[in-house]
Amino acid sequence: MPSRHRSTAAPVDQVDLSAQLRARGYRLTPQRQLVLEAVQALEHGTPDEVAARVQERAAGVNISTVYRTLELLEELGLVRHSHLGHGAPIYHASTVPDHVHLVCRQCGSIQEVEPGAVDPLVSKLRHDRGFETDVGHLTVFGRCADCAGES
Amino acid sequence: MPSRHRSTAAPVDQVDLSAQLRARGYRLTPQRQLVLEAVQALEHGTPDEVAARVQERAAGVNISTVYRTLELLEELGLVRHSHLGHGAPIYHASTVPDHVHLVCRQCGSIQEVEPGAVDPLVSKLRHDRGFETDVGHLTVFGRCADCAGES
DNA sequence: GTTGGTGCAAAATGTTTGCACGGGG
DNA sequence: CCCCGTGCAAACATTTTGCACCAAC
Repeated sequence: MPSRHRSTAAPVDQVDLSAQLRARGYRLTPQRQLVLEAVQALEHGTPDEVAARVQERAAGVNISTVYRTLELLEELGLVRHSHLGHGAPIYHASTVPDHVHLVCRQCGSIQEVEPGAVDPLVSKLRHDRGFETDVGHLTVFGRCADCAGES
Repeated sequence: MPSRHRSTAAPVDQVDLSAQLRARGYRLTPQRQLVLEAVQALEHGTPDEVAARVQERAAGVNISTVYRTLELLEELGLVRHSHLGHGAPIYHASTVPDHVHLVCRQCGSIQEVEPGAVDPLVSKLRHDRGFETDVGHLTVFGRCADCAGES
């Protein structure tokens, strides 16, 4: 898997997306490329935010297409989503495997933490309860250093 | 104390509710008693489920009253809510202080875990990031022992 | 040419709000 | 008697769905 750069441009390149789609009988469309690219560029985005970003480039893309595409990309394993606060689903590219989200209640900032931080918890839950934790969806609420320091 | 029916958790009795309300200039109403009682009895319930339970006893109670009352009770510190999957907010009585929720992706079951299980994580986040974790809202997704064993 | 994908509009959910009436204090 | 709390309906926000047309292959 040719993974290299991970900022602004296209980490999972179009070739890869095309192949992933074809393998399952789906078609490659500009909309799908744009949505994937938007998710990757945003790092964390709600469907609305993804749609907004996509529409910067292609005005006609409908929000329902974004929803359908996000669902498809998730099925393909190219994006994942978690739930941060209220009901807002947050999508992020799965180029970076699993990570835990830290969400600040006060300023709304989102940080990522390496999964290793929760290994003790995961082990304990497995041992005590036989519970297999899905680390990728774990979201921790609280207050970030900046906000905790202020008040 | 007038605890009746099958609620396992010790209810915040009506006298207490009345006092809590009065102290802030709010009034005691049957609806508020019923909503609090429903939250306690359900252990974990969405607004819909709370409303359904309330309406078993008092048919006329409107869903919007349930929303307003849940908000009020949360303000009083008598109930808390977290977000489990999608956008469904789950309310629970705060008679049991803080606890972590384990949600099974497969069967939807909800378990509670004592906060001590996450102490190492909380310490680590505080130390590494200066992040103050809100343990009460922490929700861990994964598969419970039953479901993990089956597949 | 097929068939799947998209845009559009409407429907389905879930939650909030404005308003007038009735009950709690 | 005052005015908070409620029921009701409508407004809202978000996500899903039905359908006809268009584009990918």
